Amino acid sequence: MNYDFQKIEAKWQKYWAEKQTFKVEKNSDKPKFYALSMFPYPSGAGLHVGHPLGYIATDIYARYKKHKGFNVLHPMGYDSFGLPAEQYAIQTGQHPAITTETNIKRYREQLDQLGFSFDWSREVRTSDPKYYKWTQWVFIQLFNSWYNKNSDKAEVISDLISIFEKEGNVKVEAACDDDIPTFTAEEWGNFSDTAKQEILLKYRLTYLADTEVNWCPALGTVLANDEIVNGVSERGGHPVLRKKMTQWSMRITAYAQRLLDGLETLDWPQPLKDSQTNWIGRSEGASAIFNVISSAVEKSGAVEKAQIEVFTTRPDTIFGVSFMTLAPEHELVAQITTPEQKEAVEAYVEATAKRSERDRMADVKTISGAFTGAYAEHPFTKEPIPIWIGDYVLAGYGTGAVMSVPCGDQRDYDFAKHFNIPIPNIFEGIDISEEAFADKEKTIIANSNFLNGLPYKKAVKRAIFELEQLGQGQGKINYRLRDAVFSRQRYWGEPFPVYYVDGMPQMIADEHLPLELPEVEKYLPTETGEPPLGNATAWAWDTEQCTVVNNELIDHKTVFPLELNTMPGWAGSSQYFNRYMDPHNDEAIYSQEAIDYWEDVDLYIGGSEHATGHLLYSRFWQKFLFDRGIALKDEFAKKLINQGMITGTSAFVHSELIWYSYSPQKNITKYHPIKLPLRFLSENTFTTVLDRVKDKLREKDILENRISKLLPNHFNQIFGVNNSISKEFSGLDTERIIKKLKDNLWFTILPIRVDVSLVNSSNELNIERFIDWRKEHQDAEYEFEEDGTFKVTREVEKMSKSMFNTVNPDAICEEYGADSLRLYEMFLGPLEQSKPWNTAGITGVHSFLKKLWKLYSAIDEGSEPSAENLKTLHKTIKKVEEDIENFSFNTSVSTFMICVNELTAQKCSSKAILEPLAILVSPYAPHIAEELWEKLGNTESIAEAAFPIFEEKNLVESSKEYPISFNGKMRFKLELSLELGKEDIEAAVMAHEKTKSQLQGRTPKKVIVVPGKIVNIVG
RNA sequence: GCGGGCGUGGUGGAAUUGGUAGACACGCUAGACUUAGGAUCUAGUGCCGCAAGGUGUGAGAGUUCGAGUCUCUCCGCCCGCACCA
Repeated sequence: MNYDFQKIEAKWQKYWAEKQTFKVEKNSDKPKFYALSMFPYPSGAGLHVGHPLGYIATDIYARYKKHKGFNVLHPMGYDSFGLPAEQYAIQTGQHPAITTETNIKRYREQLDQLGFSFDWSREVRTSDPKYYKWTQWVFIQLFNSWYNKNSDKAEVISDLISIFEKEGNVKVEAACDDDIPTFTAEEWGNFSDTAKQEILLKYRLTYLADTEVNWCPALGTVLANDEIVNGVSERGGHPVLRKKMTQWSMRITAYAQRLLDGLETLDWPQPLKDSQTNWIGRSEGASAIFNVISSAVEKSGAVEKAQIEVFTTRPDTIFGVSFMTLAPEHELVAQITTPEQKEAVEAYVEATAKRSERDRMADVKTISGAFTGAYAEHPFTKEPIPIWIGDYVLAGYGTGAVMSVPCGDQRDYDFAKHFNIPIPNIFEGIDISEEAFADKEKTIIANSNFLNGLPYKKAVKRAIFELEQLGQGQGKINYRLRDAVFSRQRYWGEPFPVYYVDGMPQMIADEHLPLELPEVEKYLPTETGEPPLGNATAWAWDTEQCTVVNNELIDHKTVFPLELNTMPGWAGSSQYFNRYMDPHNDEAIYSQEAIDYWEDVDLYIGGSEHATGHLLYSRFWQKFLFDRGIALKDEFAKKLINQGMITGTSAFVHSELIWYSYSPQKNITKYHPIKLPLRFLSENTFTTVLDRVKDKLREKDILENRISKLLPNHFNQIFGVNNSISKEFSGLDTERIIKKLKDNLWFTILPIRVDVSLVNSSNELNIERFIDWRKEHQDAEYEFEEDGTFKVTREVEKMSKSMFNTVNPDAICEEYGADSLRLYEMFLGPLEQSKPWNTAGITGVHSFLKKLWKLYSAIDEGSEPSAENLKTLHKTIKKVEEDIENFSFNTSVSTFMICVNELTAQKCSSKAILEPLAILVSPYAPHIAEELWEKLGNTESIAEAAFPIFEEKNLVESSKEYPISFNGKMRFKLELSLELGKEDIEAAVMAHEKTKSQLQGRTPKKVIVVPGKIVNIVG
């Protein structure tokens, strides 16, 4: 009987679903194991072969653990709120819920087809009101909490209120806004209710504040720092501006140190930990306060009192300060600027504000700034120090102001040189005429009063001590991490359970949760600029106590406005792993029994792109839930693995030289291609033409691999080609690109992407289908290869729909089956490594499965396994077990192949061998394993079978084929008994014919014998 | 610039952690069976060489009886962060 994988796979998928083989309950005597894959956003494009890689790995491990006797929780769900469904809704009017439902259905079909051991009874969807009820609930808990720095944990806000009532806020040490005035218990009592709420808001772990945010006009929403890549939005690549807005924020900074410390306890990949460490960005130093002194002209009281606080990691260089620099956005700028400098400063501030984040990032080299006319007093020398503004100082880091030490910091040095500011030298024996000196280890301080002669570390300590004596500074630890903006001006997200009374936010009572997302006519902002929820006329939320009408909440008599922003994408994913433990609980986020039993995730597999997003926010929420006694562990996942990306092999055709030139007379953004009929070059001719023009191109300072990436936007407009943006050019604004292009005539070979499904494995293009797909190329001429084919060129890139290089798992399941796909994805290479997809290789694992199938065609119940059979089986058990424990799934697949090849050669038909082998294979290729298991006469699912036990005795050998090396190089092999001792081995080797011919009469200096391993003769 | 990772055949990748480099596959070559082959089977396949043999893990040095593996220097590639004071 043939291996009819389609029939077999359908049969067992149905069986698992009907029998609920992988449904798991917490009531169990077995030890628990929680295996989790990152849940997907159900995009319209469906799964490509890169997506299941991590799921397959988790599934293998989960199935293995089940065989090993664990009670395995292996759930799956959907991160179903998000931008694409909303963008689609804006374009088509289709409700995101409908799009999402359709996509989920498609995802589910594709996932089912791959035979995963998910417990689907525990599915969660972040956009399901039953689920986001608890996202809203966590938000409320955060609102009702503050961070006590003394106990170093989050505590309920009512405790803080009691403290205020008893003793005011003088003794309170909290992670909070730094502009809170001190008050006594009596003063607190006298505050109005609104004033109290305003103060409390500054302590809460989620708070409403005017924040400088990343505003993305194209998306019409704000973005978090991790949602911006290279100065543009992660989704869509749109420009991002800085803007002040009233937004909800999450006080993640309160947890900066604990998030850092916690990393040490986690078995997570080092690169991921490093990027979190980097993102948190702890640096030790000091804060110092410089008093602003009056300018020569104006002496107003306000200016006299002004102070500038700076953060520095080099307090030891404080005597090297020759100026100060403020970020242009710094709040003191307007206050301290003198009338003479007003014009220049305002012009500079305005010019900086206009520049996009991306321009500013790209343009690091240009030095710019303005003098405010004001001076600050040096804390020690009392000398006046000029105060400048410059955009090399970032408003968002530290205090937005620096003490500039040009001799010790290259940026300060460059700034000082540019504006002719003195550069005093405070380093002993160092020449600073060319550049600043920043080597801490070699630092000896000079010209610095009490710091003279001290090395770096001692000087830092002393400087901090002296600053403290003056009351003008102290040691300080600064973090790069910012509080996370939590409001999005979007429709398709969790509504905030918030309404406003006298402008102050109030939480909707728990019993009214969830506050469901209302229907809207349009998914765009309202005409008055409110978020899309402003369009809602009826909220699907009514209770006896209150009702919602026209975005306002009415309780009996009063009308209150509702919060119209929604939560960001990461809200729903920050606690889902806990919710899986008890997903249908309506009374609580999860029951105490559930969290007591499942505790935390034992194995979490997912992509490394979530390093500073999901994985950081989730750790933050988990620590918060832990502080409040809701979670059991303060880290949610013990072990984490980042599966590597499966890259695609993009295909290109190349059209010959397209000429175009810049025309100064016309609109500056237009380029004029000199139109030629497109001539498509096949692989070989492409290379030839490329060679021909290479020198020419070099003259113009372009390398061939960059050609395609020049001016991506213009290529898009002119040729309709989708190009990735090159690093070299992405930073430049249009003006600069034009400057570069001026007076140049440009030409190139234009690469055009081809859908990989139009190309066969020999890189031959199906021209008919290509023209059918891209009608605009129907008149093109083709330069064929000598054999009459037209070949594309290939390049390995990220697998993505926009690059037309995705490979769909459905077609592969159809042709080879899910077991083949699973095995092949594992066989490709190490899990963590990124590797290119190449469908051709799948025949290898597929024929392995056929051989495996054949091996079970004649099962002999009674036949005793031979020693050889047992040896093959047990070395396989040993290796596969080790491999799974080490997540080295690729080598297991090889091991299976070797095992089946050997057993086939041995003509093994013994049930005692074939039965355990089926169990070994089952985590990898579960469908065929179930079928073979049934053929062996079993009636229960193989998933319930115990993993075979390795027995060393089957591997014991009596002899060894010793490699005989001369000077470390293996020359021949010699079979010798393992019972022989060193002397016997040496004697046997020395007596050997080949030894003599190798030595050619010389006497060896030394003979190394390692019994059971190797013989090395040194001559 | 800072931090991390990597470099092995035509390709994906193995290598028991210092002990036979290239397992297992893909591809390729030859042959068998076949109406046919993108099916199946057999043999071969790092490079040079007819062979004996030599040589070989980015380059160079070092430690060692022995190095893909450890140490140092250099080169190249990839990823993350990036004016972070």
